[in-house]
Amino acid sequence: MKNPKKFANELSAWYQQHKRDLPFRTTHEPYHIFLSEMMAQQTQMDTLIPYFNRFIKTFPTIEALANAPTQQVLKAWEGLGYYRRAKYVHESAQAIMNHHDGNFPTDLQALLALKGVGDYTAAAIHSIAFNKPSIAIDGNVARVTARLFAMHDDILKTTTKKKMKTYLEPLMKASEPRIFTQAMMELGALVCQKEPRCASCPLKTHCTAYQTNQQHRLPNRSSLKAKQEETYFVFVIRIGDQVVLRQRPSEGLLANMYEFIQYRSTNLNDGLIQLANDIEGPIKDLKSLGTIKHVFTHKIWHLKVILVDATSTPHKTYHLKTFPYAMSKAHRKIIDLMHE
DNA sequence: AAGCCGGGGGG
DNA sequence: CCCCCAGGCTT
Repeated sequence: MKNPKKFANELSAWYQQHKRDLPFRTTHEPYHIFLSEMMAQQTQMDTLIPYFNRFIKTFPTIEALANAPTQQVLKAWEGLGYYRRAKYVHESAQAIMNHHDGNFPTDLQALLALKGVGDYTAAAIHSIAFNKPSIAIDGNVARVTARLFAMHDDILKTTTKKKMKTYLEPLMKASEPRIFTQAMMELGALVCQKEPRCASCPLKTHCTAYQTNQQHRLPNRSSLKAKQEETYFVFVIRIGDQVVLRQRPSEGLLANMYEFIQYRSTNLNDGLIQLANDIEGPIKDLKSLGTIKHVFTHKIWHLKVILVDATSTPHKTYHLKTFPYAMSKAHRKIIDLMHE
């Protein structure tokens, strides 16, 4: 980059003029920046905004969050996905109360020590909340940077991110840190998208990909692994006006989430045999509600949903309408199916 | 370095 | 329907 100061000024001017009004941009309050960045991991902005607003309303301070019950925090995260993040956010709030006197740590190493806070999130908090010159590379910044310097490296590799940091350092040094971080991300979100809008880009005179007409071929990324497919029979067991739900194990996929009873099987008879092991008394009035396909990062669920009536069960039953605990999206789709 | 961990949007 | 997107932890 020939003129970092010019770059910084032009990027900053663009940002001030075009930045979106986002609920966590009304302040530099570290708790708000932290929460928004945790929610932003692997999640699109439009999805997280209502979650952010509800979360701050329910848990207005780090202290309120730290003192909240686990299931209430998980419920506030319900539908956002990657539920370990909810656990980490809760644990980090408790660590801040217990080890930092309730004050958000300002030191990069202390930020990295918080659960769920990695290189990206630590640098984002460090720069946005505390205006320190740490370089945060998320998917948006990686795309912008790959084009800016016409990098053909795989943007998912950690070595590529290190290389990007060395390229971005002079630009960060010439900038107001919190502006640089947010402006780079905003440019990626609004202009330097997968389909680049170079005509309205403030950086096109600095962009090597644009100058050499490679912007549509960048960035490079490695392809994803094939997903494993699994079929389950899900039994929605009605007892009066209640349904049977159970809680998943505390580790692994959808940890601690509630769900209808499901058994891995491609065959209804086999599913019913497994069900008969868990339920006492007759199982009757089987009615198929259809099949739900649910795609995770690394696997695909095919859920064959069967509505049944039973007279007794060793499981707990709940009213779905007032159910206070978190359920996965896959099983909330089943509730929708019941109302069709 | 590779595998595990959800959900949403666009074509 | 299929394809694309995207951080951190663990091993």
